[in-house]
Amino acid sequence: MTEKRGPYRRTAERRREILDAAAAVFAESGYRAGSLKDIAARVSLDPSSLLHHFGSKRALLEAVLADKIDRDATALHWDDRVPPEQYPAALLRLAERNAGNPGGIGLYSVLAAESITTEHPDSFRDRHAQTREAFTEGFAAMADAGLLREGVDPASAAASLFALWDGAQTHWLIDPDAVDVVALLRAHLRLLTTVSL
Amino acid sequence: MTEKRGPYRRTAERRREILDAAAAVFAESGYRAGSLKDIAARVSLDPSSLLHHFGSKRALLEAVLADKIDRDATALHWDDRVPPEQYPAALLRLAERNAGNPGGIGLYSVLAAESITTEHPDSFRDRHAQTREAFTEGFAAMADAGLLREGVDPASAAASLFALWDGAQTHWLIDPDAVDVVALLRAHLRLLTTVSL
DNA sequence: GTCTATATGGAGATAGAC
DNA sequence: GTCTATCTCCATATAGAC
Repeated sequence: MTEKRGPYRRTAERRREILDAAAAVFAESGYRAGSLKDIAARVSLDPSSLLHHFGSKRALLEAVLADKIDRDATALHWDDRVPPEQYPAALLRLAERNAGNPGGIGLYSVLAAESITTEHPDSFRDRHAQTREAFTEGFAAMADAGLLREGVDPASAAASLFALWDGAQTHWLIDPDAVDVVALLRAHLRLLTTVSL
Repeated sequence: MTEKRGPYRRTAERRREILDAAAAVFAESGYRAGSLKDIAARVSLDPSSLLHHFGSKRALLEAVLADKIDRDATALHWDDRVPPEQYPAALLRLAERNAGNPGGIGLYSVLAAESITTEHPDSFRDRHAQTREAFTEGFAAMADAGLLREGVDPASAAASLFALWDGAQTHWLIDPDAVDVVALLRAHLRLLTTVSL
């Protein structure tokens, strides 16, 4: 579908640039406060040119979300090749990578909170459902291997890990010195599972 | 300081009314999108009258936060009269009360996320520090009574409970059917402590 | 595809009458 | 204390030239 060359190539690149800029601005300023002007400035365009590509600010947001959900899904999805006993460690590595990347973290904390209030894009529920499901698969594999603690079931382990992760990220953004996201996740995974971390 | 009667009595009441309305609107719509017009409409006033009382929208937000932090502090603060073994149950009761009161929940999820991006009011760091401290005191009392699980320390238990709570509330707001805040907290408290719940 | 110019709307804030 | 009227600013979006 997407041409590698030809007349649409530059356009596709432009859209990519705009998506990235928009994600960054929305992450920093939220949806409402993040203006087309800000986004346009980052890609050295006029706001009206953004609208030429995406039609409306709302549509741009949806495109950003769809794009991010896509990427996150592949990043989080349970990989059968990872042995269950290494799943917790893999999660922690992912958390460590995120920790060095505040911009990426911010997008969801900010937009999620805003989406609660505004018109809820289904995208959000979808993303959350996908993430929970990905975690559930991982914990289910651990359960099969007998690596979960007594009384811990995969679905609720997944929900609590996800909630703790998001909550800790948000708290970290508010007060970086007071919260250690990776440490909290490690402690939580120690309680949920019997693997040593 | 505050008069029970006299010329300032009605004014104090008005300020209360406005604070409550502002808290509700900010919780629903966020700070930026929550307009003075919306708030004014709830108390049947003109936006300019709000500004007469609080000077600016920003000042109104600060007043709302100060008020809420005040109330929350008293609600969450560790009460010496509660025996440590009943602390987890007391937390769950508080969570249950909050669960029936989405408006109250929303204020912080929304504003916290927004504050990350915007100018950070110190109020937020303060509120978080206070809350973490309150939880830490509760868990410390439990630790003294030997009710925490092996390897769980009060400070990190407090941080993880707080993060999980906020995260779960946010997730619940996004998809109420998919998340049970109280159940997640109960499961978490079971892992942190040795009391039965 | 990108720009300039413009339409339109809503926000927060101020001045001043009552 | 509350209102009306007004100011100023900045947003999204559109029209049309290049």
